[in-house]
Amino acid sequence: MTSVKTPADEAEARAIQDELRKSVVLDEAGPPPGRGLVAGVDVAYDDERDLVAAAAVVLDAATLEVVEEATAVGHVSFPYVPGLLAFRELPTVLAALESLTAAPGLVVCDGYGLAHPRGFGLACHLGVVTGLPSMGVAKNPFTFTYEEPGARRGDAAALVAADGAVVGRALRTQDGIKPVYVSVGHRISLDNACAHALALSPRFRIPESTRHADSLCRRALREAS
DNA sequence: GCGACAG
DNA sequence: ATCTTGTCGC
Repeated sequence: MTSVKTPADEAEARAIQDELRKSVVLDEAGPPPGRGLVAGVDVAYDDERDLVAAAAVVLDAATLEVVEEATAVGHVSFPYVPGLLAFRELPTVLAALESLTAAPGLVVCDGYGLAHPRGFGLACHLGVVTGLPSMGVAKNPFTFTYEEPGARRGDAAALVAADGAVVGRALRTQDGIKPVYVSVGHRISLDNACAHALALSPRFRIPESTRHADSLCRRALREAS
């Protein structure tokens, strides 16, 4: 039974990140793309009712067919603070993940991993607390910069932090469409994470894993009592 | 010091 | 994240 402690304040949240960060494993290649099971996770909010709904969807990486779905609904326990997103999303996401029967070999998060102010984004946090290989695919460049990659699907460019460190990759998943921002979470290489992101996005900008999780958590939120 | 800033 | 229908196009 994994869990994420809800910090009393932002200072405590940062301290937790700095501590857990030591457990991130970056020297594993991770599961090869195109086979095995991959889970996508996402959350949706209802601020009016103070609810958060999470979804975990397991896909067959070879066919991208849905193997299993799970959802969880909880109360929002932490405000949105850039850099502290994990404390807002993970408690409910973990509940959804734990109710799965299938055991995914990789979890794809909607957000960042290593590309983070303290090098410990959502995907790293999820990876460390579950022990599973994890990666992040974000829709916006956050505070990072990059040279515009080539226009073709598969073209990529380094995602760079203010201090010049390469923290991920801007990856074009569809010809002529805005790239997504891939970063490593836990127990996977950046090359492999990008290969997965590409394999999971045969038709749309966003990986199928995230698309399925997104629609499922919205539905779960609507149907929540 | 202020603002910007994954979802 | 969220406010939001129909509509244009492959």
